[in-house]
Amino acid sequence: MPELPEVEAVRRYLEPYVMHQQIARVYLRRADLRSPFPRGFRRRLEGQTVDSVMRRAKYLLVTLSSRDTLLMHLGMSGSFRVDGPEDASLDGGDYPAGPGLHDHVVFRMASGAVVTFNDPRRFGSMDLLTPVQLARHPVLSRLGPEPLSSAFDAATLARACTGKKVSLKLALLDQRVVAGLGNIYASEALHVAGLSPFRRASIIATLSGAPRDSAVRLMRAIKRVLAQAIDRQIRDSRSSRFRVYDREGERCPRAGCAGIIARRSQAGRSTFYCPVCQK
DNA sequence: ATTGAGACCTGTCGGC
DNA sequence: TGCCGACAGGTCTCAA
Repeated sequence: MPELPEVEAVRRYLEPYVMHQQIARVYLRRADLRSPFPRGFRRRLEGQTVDSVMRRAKYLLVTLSSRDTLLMHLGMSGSFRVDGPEDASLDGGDYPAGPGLHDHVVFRMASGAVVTFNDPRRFGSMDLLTPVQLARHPVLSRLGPEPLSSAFDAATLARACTGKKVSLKLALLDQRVVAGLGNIYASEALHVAGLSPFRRASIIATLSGAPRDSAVRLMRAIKRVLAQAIDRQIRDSRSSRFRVYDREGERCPRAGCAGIIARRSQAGRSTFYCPVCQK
């Protein structure tokens, strides 16, 4: 489930359990996720205290007293759960009696809380970066603006789309354009903005330096869709339903629109949209 | 440089 | 019920 709102919800869930807490032990139940764990992963984590739990795009960043940063990505199917001290029967031995299927990494905090990373598809990743590695990270350093920050405005979005020949949908999936949207919220934002996913991204581009109406609408739609999704994640963790995503054949939710939600594939991924009100 | 296609891995769901 | 293929919310790499 992890696009920006879901990752943000995970961040807020984990924070109270790990912030200012010491990592007592780390259990690796395999040698890799999408890529191998870095050398000395466990040794460099055990004994450290967590200074902060941050999110950038779909990445979680846990900074440590050693100045290293634990960089984590949930991939498609990654999730965390925390079991309280009362559930933890980990004394001494290996983790634990009867770990769940796909429980790949377990952090036992000095408080007794047990933080477990589960990821059936193993598209997730964990890396441990020195400050220099963090500053020069090939992916992080190229990410576009955080969509909910003031740094993300219509002019920025328009500039990022200038000269782009890909469709709007694909542009929104490009993490260098804006960081944190995935397949669901790209469709959702385009519907709110009333823009067709198939138009060239360059229709958003600046017009003699000034952002166009469509850029303003899309920027606002992105912020609104993500903010509402985070809200929903926090309030009820029931998997939320969407305006267009996974609603092929249903009525368009826009007031006064009689369209039927359609689905088409773009770059091998499903796009959901209303052919009537998205121009 | 940009773009599209394929790969990574497992689980689930619909059709037969 | 059981098998089989298609598909799933994300990146990364490679070739055109």
